[in-house]
Amino acid sequence: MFCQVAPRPRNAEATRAAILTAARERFSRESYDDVGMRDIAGDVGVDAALVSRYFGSKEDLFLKVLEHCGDAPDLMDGDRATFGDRVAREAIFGSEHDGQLEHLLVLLRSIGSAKASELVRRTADESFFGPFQAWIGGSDAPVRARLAAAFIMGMEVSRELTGGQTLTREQSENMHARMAAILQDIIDG
Amino acid sequence: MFCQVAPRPRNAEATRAAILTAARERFSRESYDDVGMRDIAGDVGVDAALVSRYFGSKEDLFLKVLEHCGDAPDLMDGDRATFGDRVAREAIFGSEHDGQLEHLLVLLRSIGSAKASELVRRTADESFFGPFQAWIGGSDAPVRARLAAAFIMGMEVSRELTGGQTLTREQSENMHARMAAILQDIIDG
DNA sequence: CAGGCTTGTCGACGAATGATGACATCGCCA
DNA sequence: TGGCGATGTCATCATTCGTCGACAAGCCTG
Repeated sequence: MFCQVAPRPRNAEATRAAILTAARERFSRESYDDVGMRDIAGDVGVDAALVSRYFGSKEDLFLKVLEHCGDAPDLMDGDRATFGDRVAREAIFGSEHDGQLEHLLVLLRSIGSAKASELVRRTADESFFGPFQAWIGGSDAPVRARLAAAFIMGMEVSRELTGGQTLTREQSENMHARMAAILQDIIDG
Repeated sequence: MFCQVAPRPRNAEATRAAILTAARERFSRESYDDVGMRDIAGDVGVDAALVSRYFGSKEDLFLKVLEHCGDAPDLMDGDRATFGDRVAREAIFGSEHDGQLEHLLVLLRSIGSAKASELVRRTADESFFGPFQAWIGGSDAPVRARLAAAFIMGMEVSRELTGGQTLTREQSENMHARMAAILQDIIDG
């Protein structure tokens, strides 16, 4: 009768990892300001004080999440010729979990927050714009990287803004085709 | 010696308007959460309590700002054939004040805030996506409207993220030309 | 010039947040 | 098995925020 959840085994390393995972998930769905230490702690089933103690501060934790984002499967993995198709597919149809664009979502969610924007900007430069630009290559790489990045991020924002009303299957396919073509054009120069 | 600022004349209507203007300016530069009633009041030179009394609540004030945004000069004003050029120019080179995209900035700044996102979404639908889609027209209007909107918004975000490092004049011109062409293509179908 | 409505300020409250140090509890090792 | 370090909890603090009611000052009308 007195059923209660099994207590988390006392394992600092595992708990730390669980907190980091929960934080990444939270930060990819809510902005820096809207995510509370108590929220993250609650997801893990742990006291908020522990989060502070393990990661120093909320800002440090956020930074760890941003660094961890660099490990995610990247846009640049895969055949260059199908870049437009792949990215457009994920941007429009989404992906269940850990998609290529999830770390972009973390950046986009918190770009508006004054307390996080500096970290977001730096991370975006170092682990997104920089590598992306290098990957694109060519003389106009900075320009083309910005255009492609803008389009991708814009689609994420657009999906957020028009989240309620969905397109028909046919319209989505149409949009996917158009976006893929535009992206591929930008990439190819 | 005891120079002090001239006190604001007691005029409710003017004060109300001044508050609304200050709020619009704040909300176009900082997110909903980062803008405090005391900030807005300070800009006008007035007590924070007055802002609450005049507009009911912070949320109501934000809503008023959003409604006011509908009056701004619109993307759709002007020759359709130069749409890409016009919009790309403002998205890349910006505009000093009250540009066509300023009201879009208000939406983008606060899209991440949980307390504001619902209002932002509704406003975006009603006074941006809807009219824009109607203006574009044609069978694929919803799809093309989303693509164009995404591109435009993405460029704003991109400018935010890479704000530090600027492009050379030549690169900016290059980007403008490319973006204008892509946008115009989307619009024309 | 005096009353009264309007306009604005002041102080404070309640809620929420991140952070901290004291305390409790578990698990391992001698 | 007893103790000790590691792990986690609890109560609490300082701060910030939006909001509210009471009060002060100003302007217009009689």
